[in-house]
Amino acid sequence: MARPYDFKTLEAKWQRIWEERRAFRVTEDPAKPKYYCLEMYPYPSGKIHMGHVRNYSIGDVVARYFWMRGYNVLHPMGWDSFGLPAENAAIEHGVHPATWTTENIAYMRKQLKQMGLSYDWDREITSSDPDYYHWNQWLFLKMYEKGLAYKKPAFVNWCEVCQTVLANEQVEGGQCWRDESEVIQKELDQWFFKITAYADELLDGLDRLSGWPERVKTMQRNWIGKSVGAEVEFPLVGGLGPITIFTTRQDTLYGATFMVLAPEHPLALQLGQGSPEVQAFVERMRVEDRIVRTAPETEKEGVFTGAYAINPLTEEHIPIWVANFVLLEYGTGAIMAVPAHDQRDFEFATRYGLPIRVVIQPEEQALTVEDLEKAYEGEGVMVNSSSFSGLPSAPGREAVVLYLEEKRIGKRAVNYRLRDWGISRQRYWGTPIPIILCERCGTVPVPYADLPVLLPQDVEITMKGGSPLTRLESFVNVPCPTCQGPARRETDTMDTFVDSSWYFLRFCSPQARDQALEKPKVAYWMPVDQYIGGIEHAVLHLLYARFFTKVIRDLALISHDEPFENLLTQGMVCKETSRCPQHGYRFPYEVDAQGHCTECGQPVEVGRTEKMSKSRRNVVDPDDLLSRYGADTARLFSLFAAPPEKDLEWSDRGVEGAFRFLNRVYRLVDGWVEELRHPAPRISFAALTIGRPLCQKAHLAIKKVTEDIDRDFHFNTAIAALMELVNMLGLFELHGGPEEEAERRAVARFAVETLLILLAPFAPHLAEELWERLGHGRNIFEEPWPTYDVEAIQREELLVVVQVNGKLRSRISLPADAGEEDLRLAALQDSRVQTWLEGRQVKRVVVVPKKLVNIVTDQ
RNA sequence: GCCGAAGUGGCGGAACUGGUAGACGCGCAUGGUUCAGGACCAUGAGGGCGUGAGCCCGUGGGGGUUCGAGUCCCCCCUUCGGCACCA
Repeated sequence: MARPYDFKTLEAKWQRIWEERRAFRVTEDPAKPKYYCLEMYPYPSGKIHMGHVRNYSIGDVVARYFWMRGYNVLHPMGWDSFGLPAENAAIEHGVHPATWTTENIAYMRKQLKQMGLSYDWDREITSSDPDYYHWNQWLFLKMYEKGLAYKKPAFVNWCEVCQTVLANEQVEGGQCWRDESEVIQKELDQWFFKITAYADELLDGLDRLSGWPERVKTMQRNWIGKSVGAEVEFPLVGGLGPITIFTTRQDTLYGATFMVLAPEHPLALQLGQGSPEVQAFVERMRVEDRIVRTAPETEKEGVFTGAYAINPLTEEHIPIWVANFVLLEYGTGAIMAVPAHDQRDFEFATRYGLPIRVVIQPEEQALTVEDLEKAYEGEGVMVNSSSFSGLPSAPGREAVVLYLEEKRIGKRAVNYRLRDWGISRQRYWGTPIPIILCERCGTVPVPYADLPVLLPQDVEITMKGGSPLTRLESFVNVPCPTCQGPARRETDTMDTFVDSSWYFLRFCSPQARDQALEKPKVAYWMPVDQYIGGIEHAVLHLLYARFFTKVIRDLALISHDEPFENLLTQGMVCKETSRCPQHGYRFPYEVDAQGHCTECGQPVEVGRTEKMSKSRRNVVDPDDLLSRYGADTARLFSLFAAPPEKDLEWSDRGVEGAFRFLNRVYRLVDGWVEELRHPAPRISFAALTIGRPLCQKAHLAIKKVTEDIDRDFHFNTAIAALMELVNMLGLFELHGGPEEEAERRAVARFAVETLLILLAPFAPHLAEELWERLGHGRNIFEEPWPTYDVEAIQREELLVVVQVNGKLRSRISLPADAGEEDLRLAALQDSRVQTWLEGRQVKRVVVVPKKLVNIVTDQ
């Protein structure tokens, strides 16, 4: 009686064996090539979701594949365990964040182990553990010493819901990236990391990241937003000044007919001193929400200060205005306005009746001020520009900047959209910033010997604003390390993106007690060969991690410039949604068999396919999946349904299909175990008769699976090749005439063993089990990855396509060694082709060796 | 508005450098097995026309290059993602 595919027992068995044997533990081995495979570590929110299942399935195939290819594979996992949800849980359920986090980690670790992932669990790290965040603080102090961490009052993005500050990167369209509530602006003393000091390197480094998706690099380039131009000084009429402006279009300088200052610009109030209008405007802008003010929909408005500046090239007196659309943070907070060639300036000039002057002529048409309906922002030839007239824009810019530098009234300048990274968070569950504020000594870093500054456990977490740390006297009050006088601790904690900016380095020496990194180990493993995670981190995490890598390199702890050699951004996991007109999104169990809402009986509309989320009620719980079908099915389906970088559409039937496939493999191999247990003598391919097609198929599968993994991890087509092999195995008769018996067994055994080895990275439990039942003593992933026999995949008969005038008309079979002339003749003689050639003249015959013949005729 | 990606059967998706469009899976149909259902096994299938051999059409739409285009070039449409007063 055949044993059923009992995935539960079988998967538990192999997970136990891997754990007992510490099968995936690795150490540095100079004799082997290394491979560092890393998936983005998760936030321990409670349970894993399908995005994790997909992410980690992809990573596990990569790790196991390279393992079998003979690499020394580092494949670690950890927990991004600081962060707001832990505090929210504390507020809602009265659980301490530490307890909540620890419990979640325990549950999720169990889930990951149930998936059979090949992690070296000895390297597990937890970012909320003092052993980890100690080194956040250490790195902070190192950066403080180098001036890369500093404090300044700043307008910050403030989320009322989270009661904290958000980095620019965490604000999406004026809303909090986490809860989508409106973000307001607030001025606070904040800690910053000087990421702008590395702006150029972060930008240039992208060019060398050939293993990164182009769109991620584009997003980072846009985010850094480098603009090359000039700073120009405009003297003030009456001797004050000058006002310095930044422009990328110094070729339009002769068209600058007024200037505009940001309302926060110190000169704004100064110049408008006598004008209540200016005072009122500046005051109004100060209180107006900055996100509203800088929204593109907001109309441009401003006031004249009453003061004039001198255009340094035309020497004209031009009025100075203050307006809402100029930002203090970008450039110098002041602009020269060229209404003819800048749309914003054009709109402003039109509204307030300011002069417009054309100084760039495009090639196609002639611009005149009279019929200018919008600014011409393109390139052209400089006109009305004194001796520069006649120069095209690009050399014109160069000529103007040279002139400005010569006259010492301007210079080349570069500006970035990128701002320094604000890392202060007014929250509890994060790394304490290791700073002490002393009235006498000012800002004093905590001495290295006193690290880590432990996050106190005995806090009261309530809904009230601000961090509970500020109310904890035992934490706040501390003697100043310099003068021993009374001082207070910094109560801000660090943005959790700090944790994830270097965790991949810590994985190389996770247990280092007295240092952040063990240099030789990091040197052996880094950089990460393959990093895998969601596209949502294209800018945030991936930019910060690159920044940290460069900082740590400059601390001489590592020697490489970029952390992630190859990046795979996996697509989202999506599923169709169901909506009731009255009750909104419905879970599948809230819809009856007839497609009606269980609540009100109205027909439910099957909505579009969207990213899985609880709010859309289209989620699938990995626990259900694992208990119904097992890990191998869950993995196989998420790998088979789509290539990894594309969105995956969840399909319950597709899961069934994956499960059926594994059942089929199981039945097939298990049914043959007795006959195949004892290895038959290997028969050379050339000597094969009845087993030839199957043997060839196995070799083709090796080729296809290997190439598909090597070429961008296209696991879906690799799995398809395995299915083809299984289909052929299913038709193969193990028993035939007595003289063939040996060959049949030998070929069947070869095909089955090949199948199991190729299947091992995808469905490791099943592969291990069947491998063992075939009589093998060691783990299947200790087997070398097979190579195919070039001889075996050669076909002896070729199917050649024959076209007449590009249309398929016949197929002919020819021996593989047929030459071009043979193909030509055979095609022309083919009876079906002949009927098409009747009454026509053959003009040309195109022959593609081994593939195709195209006969071109005169009509 | 700017930048990027993608549009292929009833569905998810194949087709590497131009050379048999639709591999593989799902769903569907027919048959086998079964008391029956499920499961399993086999076979079939892009659409249209034809009794048939076969013919015509077919990769979002329109043009082009080529002996030959899903693939290359130009224009357009749709969807998704990113950025968006950045001087």
